[in-house]
Amino acid sequence: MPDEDWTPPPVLLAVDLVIFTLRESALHVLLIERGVDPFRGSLALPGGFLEHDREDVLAAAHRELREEADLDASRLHLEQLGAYGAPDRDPRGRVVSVAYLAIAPGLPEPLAGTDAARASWTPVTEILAGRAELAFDHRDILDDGLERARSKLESSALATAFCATTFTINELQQVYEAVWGVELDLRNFYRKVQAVNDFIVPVGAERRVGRGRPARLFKAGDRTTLYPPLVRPIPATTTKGNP
Amino acid sequence: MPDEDWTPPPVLLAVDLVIFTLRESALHVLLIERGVDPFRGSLALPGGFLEHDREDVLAAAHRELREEADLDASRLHLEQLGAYGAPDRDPRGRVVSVAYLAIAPGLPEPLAGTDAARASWTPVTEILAGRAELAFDHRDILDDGLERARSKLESSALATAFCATTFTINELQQVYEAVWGVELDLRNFYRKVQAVNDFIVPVGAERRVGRGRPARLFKAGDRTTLYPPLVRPIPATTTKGNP
DNA sequence: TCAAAAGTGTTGTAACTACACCCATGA
DNA sequence: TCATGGGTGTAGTTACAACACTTTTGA
Repeated sequence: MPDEDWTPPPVLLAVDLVIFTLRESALHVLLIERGVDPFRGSLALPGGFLEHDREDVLAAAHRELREEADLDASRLHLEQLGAYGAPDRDPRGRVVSVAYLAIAPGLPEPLAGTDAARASWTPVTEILAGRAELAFDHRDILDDGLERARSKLESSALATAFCATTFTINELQQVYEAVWGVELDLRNFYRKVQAVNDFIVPVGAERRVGRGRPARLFKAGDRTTLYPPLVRPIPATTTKGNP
Repeated sequence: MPDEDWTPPPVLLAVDLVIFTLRESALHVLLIERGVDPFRGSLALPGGFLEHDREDVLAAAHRELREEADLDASRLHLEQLGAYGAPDRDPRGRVVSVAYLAIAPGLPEPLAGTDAARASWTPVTEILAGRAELAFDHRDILDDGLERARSKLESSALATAFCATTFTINELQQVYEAVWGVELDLRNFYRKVQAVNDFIVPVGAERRVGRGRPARLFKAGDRTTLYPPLVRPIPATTTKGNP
């Protein structure tokens, strides 16, 4: 045990962001190409160090979100994933990172001309398939973020954070299918989401795209927790109680 | 944005532990009485600073578990809750804490004579009722730990971590009742837990206590995730979809 | 032989899966 | 008028809450 006038060793604190969005019905994560060592040229999650001694960690996440992704706090979900503190995770020295999960509605363009033009949306399947290597322990952080998103779709209204202010039920279903990586029966999905009071509320208008019957538009309701939950079929890491 | 030769501000990193156990069918948390300022004399979660520059954060949690609670890593559940990084959470300066949730089987005695004799098991209901104040933001951390434990009982085999190597179904039920703060129908509980393959496996022996039919003894099985989950009745923060 | 604790059976219901079917629109 | 996407109806099944009932023990 440390003695009386011992002082604890300081560490550097970073914030990393797993920012998910839906583009062309597929789950994408925002990655940057690193311009400096270590891992220069590699892909990494956006993030950075705490800026000054009194900066709140959550505030730092919001700041990075603005600087690196040009994303505003409004209409955006942000929650902490956890701290990553292995001693050798950063070759520059002792850096502990607090990771955040952010969910954004599909943006019109991949943010050119901003401070962070080197950022780009990457399909998550690319990384899962091992076709892209990530710097540091960012692959672990991404995996944790994906699992968190998957599990929160079951029991919370998180899915609406992927959508614009108004959306169709089909668009909402595409969120579930992209994040869970499964196909859902659209007819059962329609009733299930509408059966949960205040999950989505009809906005009165309709949207017509090409042929086919126009779809009703909805907006997110007040409900944040879904009960009963929408359980994903055949969860990846679990099997049925009695096989 | 910081310029080229700017260096990030260092912070002090602490580890705090929410250690739950069951004593006399009630959920208890390990608290210490602080011997030094700030908050001298107040109750606080056990924890401490990172000991040296290269210490792994998880390893620090294990070390504190040993030093402050005399608990070994074997037969003990330990998982990270998250980082707590508000700038004013510690009056001594910038301290970011990584909190861990630990679950221990009921210990014989509250650990006298050890390095951490000032530690004592406190009923969680005492703190929830506001009859005990906690130092720093430890009340928030405790709340988060309790919610995590509650939710993990639903979908994982965490409950067995509260029990000794062998246990009766009734003892397991008491875990659920104490953590969730509800009463369960023992007859339905019996079948539900036994229906999940490899959640608990019979060990052959029985236990007899006073009068009444002896109970079969079980041990924890290999299964870690429960599917379908054991959902808690009337979750505190949620209501039914259609009221 | 009775109280107490352990454990089983049964019934009604909620919520789901699977799939047949109907509706509204543009080409 | 037909292909296309939006939406409803219904039957069989699973999981579960509620509660009556049987079993095994100590006093």
